[in-house]
Amino acid sequence: MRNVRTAYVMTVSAYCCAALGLQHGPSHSRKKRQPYSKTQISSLEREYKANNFITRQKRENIARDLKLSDRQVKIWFQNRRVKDKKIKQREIKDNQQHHQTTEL
Amino acid sequence: AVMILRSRFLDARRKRRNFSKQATEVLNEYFYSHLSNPYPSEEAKEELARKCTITVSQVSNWFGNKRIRYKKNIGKFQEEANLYAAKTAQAAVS
DNA sequence: GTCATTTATCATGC
DNA sequence: GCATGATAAATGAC
Repeated sequence: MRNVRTAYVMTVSAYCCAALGLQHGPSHSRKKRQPYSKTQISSLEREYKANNFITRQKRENIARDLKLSDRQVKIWFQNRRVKDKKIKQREIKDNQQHHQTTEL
Repeated sequence: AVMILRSRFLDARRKRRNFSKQATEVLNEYFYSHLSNPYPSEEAKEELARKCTITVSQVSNWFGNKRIRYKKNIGKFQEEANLYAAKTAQAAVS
């Protein structure tokens, strides 16, 4: 029942891209993706390693140091946690695969 | 020495392999027969993954890429679209 | 907060 | 050289 959400999304975003069945198009000037620099990534990773969740205070400091917005830092941590989850579930799958091919 | 020290998420992007022709066939069949709503449910993704011998994440990636690239240049995919439309039409008759 | 997405970018295949 | 699959920012529903 995880698709109730998608079904609702489709009815809401029927304003644009309605002819195609495509979800929330460029509603109103989406911010262009800005790849972060090595320096920025390093700092973010270092802080993430310390703790996966960031406090508002630390977030403001990091944003100021890295010339990023508060929101960008917040989103980075959210995406980073998702990435962590994907890495873990892929490791699990790789292990299952390995045991299937090596044993018996 | 440049040493591309990119910690690249376990390097899945580097050992990328194209999907088999049959897998692409299955994915395209679904995409073009659901063009009005090309968003497979979680269950549908799992079945597609099983048929194609790929992961659910790979199915999601494929549909994400397909949707955006189709939308960006519908003309380029017109021929492909007609091909699969005819294919599903024939399947419906038989 | 999670999570399914969109979009641009990256790395590779051929 | 583009096609293709995977990842990195960014959005929005919930």
